[in-house]
Amino acid sequence: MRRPSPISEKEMVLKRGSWTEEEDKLLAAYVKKHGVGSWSSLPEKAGLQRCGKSCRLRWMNYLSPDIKRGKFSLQEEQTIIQLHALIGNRWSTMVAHLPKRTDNEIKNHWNTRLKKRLMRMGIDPMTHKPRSDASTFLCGRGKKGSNLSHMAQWESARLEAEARLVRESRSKQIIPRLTNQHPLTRSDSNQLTRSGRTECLDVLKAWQGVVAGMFAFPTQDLSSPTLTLCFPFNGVADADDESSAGWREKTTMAEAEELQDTESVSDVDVDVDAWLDFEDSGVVNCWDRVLNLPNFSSRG
DNA sequence: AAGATCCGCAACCGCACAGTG
DNA sequence: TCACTGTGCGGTTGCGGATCT
Repeated sequence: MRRPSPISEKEMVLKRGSWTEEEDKLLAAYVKKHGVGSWSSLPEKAGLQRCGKSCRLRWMNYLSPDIKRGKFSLQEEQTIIQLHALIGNRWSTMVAHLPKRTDNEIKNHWNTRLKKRLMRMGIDPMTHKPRSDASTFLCGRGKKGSNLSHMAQWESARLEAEARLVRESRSKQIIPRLTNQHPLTRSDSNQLTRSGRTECLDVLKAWQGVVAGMFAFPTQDLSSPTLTLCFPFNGVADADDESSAGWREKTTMAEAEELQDTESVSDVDVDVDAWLDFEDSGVVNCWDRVLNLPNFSSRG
């Protein structure tokens, strides 16, 4: 795809540009046999005229069996938008919440589709605020606004911590990664515990109680390592679709309060006003509107 | 049918950071 | 502490296919 740029003398022998089928086979065969290890020495061992970086990228973004290719689902798109609102362009962090998707794929999908879709809806894709009114949502409403901003910061930190742990667990579980099973769904959670996962979750669990009200988690097991944002409708949702309506109802503050009553989050001071502001800001409804649009391609 | 334009996505680049000696 | 190396991340590029004129 991309035209190779001028190469240094050192790199003179290295091939660039699109990968051939033959190269893919060589790389896949090597990784299947030896696992991912030292990328810098891999090309030579695998008989590839590529730099290690290029091999790593090709494996991570294309050849790995952990990758789900194809169209993004409605849930995935909504997850991306919500995560972007919270943490910005931290694609690698988002990966932890979009199993089998790569950071590159998420980034591309955001840049080519979701960003444009939001802009067409009059939403600033960077701030996730309506472009005509910069005073709402995260930053601009005095106490309530700052509360939510503070909440977003905490959630951002949590997401990053989780993503880091996913990465760590992946790097320590080279062989399991070659299977189709997501590392964090494995029953053997020792790696996670050793890498500090449990400790991290203890600290952050309380915050999840608040966030659970914003995003409908699949279960109330808030410490689940497979935690993902979940929306109970599938396929192309219709604006009047009952399941979509159901989701909206379930993600009201009532549910957050319900969760607050559960043992795991009982000591959380859920900020009802902040949540209501969140809903009032129209962002939730905007997401529905954006995602319910049929194939919003600007082409045509 | 053919040229122009648009758009998606694979791949590259530069930088930051962690590990090591 | 510093230099070096390896790895990971986010931004950017440009090819090639789809669509438009």
